[in-house]
Amino acid sequence: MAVSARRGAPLTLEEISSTALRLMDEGGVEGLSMRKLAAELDVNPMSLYHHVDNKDALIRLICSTAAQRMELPPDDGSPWQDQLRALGLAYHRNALEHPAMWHHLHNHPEIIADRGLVIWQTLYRILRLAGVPEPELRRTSDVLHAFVTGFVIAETTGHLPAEEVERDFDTAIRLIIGGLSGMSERSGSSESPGQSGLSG
Amino acid sequence: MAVSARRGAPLTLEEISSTALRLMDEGGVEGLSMRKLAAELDVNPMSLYHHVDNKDALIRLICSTAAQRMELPPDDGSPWQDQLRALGLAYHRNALEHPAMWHHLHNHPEIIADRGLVIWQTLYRILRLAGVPEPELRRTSDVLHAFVTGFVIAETTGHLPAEEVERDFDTAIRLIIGGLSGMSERSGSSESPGQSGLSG
DNA sequence: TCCATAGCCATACACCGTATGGCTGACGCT
DNA sequence: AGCGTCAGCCATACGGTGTATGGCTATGGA
Repeated sequence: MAVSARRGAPLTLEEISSTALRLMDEGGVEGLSMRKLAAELDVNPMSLYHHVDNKDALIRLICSTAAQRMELPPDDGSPWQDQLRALGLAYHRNALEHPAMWHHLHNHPEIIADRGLVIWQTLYRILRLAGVPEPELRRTSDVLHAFVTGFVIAETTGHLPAEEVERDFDTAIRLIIGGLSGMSERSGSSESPGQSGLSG
Repeated sequence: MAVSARRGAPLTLEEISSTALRLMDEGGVEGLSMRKLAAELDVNPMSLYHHVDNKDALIRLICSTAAQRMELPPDDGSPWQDQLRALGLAYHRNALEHPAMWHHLHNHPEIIADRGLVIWQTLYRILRLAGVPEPELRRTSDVLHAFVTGFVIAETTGHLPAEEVERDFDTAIRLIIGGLSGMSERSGSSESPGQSGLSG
């Protein structure tokens, strides 16, 4: 009904959000404006508002769909350390594709707060394997997620020297793995003086 | 020379940057605009540009001075675990005071890239205590910093449930401490199957 | 005395998100 | 066939943004 004069077919949410994501990938958050997006779609800026509440909702849409479509490593029965590393790498790969989106996701974690999402379920599964007790799952996964996104953003903003990123990532993963091991293996070990045990 | 008609004294960088920081604290990054800042200082917007190159430079100024003035725990000879915790708490406290600034700092780490800054020197000192070998200092500190800022932003953006933040922080610190212990104590220990050792 | 200049400001431009309201044409119903 | 409803689109306008340009004025040094 009343299709654009300049276009054949009506707009679709899919079309809008994928073009928006592309703009974000190309020019960061500032690269995405309703006007530029409309121009890219050969449409009047205000037409977008028939499909999306506002710019914020649009970005939320982009992020959540991208998060849901993210490719995650399956449960292949390998040790939790390997699986955690694989998950980290998946994060990493995705972040390199859509740095600006991750950026936003990190600043607005409520977008992926739903614990039913695959990313959380995957992380939970691995943490269970690592021996993290059930009541600590939420807390530990939050902390890990904060760590990883923090690292990944530091990388994509160009802080970490490019040629060392791989080893930096390795250091990060080893640190996490070591930390998790210490947390679950705690029990009469001669761990470290001053701090010991898990529950505060 | 030619002082503002509406003001007695000429503007100072100090005055500009502190008011700007306040605006940021109160209203986030969007709360700070050259026009609002000028209004707050009872001055024409364009007057600011006689003291600051542009908005970006202004924010950079805010961040770097705030980072340099940050109160850090002194070397009191206590075990590195305690000192690391104290440093984390200092970060934490500062971030709660200036969340938007930290936010920006996290996205633009180059602002505090200078390894001569107190924060880095302090972190280096603690990491040396923890047994991190010299050539790994840069890498490890970067990763840790990314972790901590990542965590702190997750908290200040309201992701982590407020009443549990303290325990979440504890989990984070313990994880890091555990990870560092594992990395430096590595040598013939029965650490974990699959992954072991430090260098990749 | 004269002038360079520091400090300030008025105006203007291009951009932004979006409120408002109106047009058009496809559809369901009588 | 006539009608109303409504999805889809668009033109206009408002208030906000950062900042380029150029001009004013009072002060310090020569």
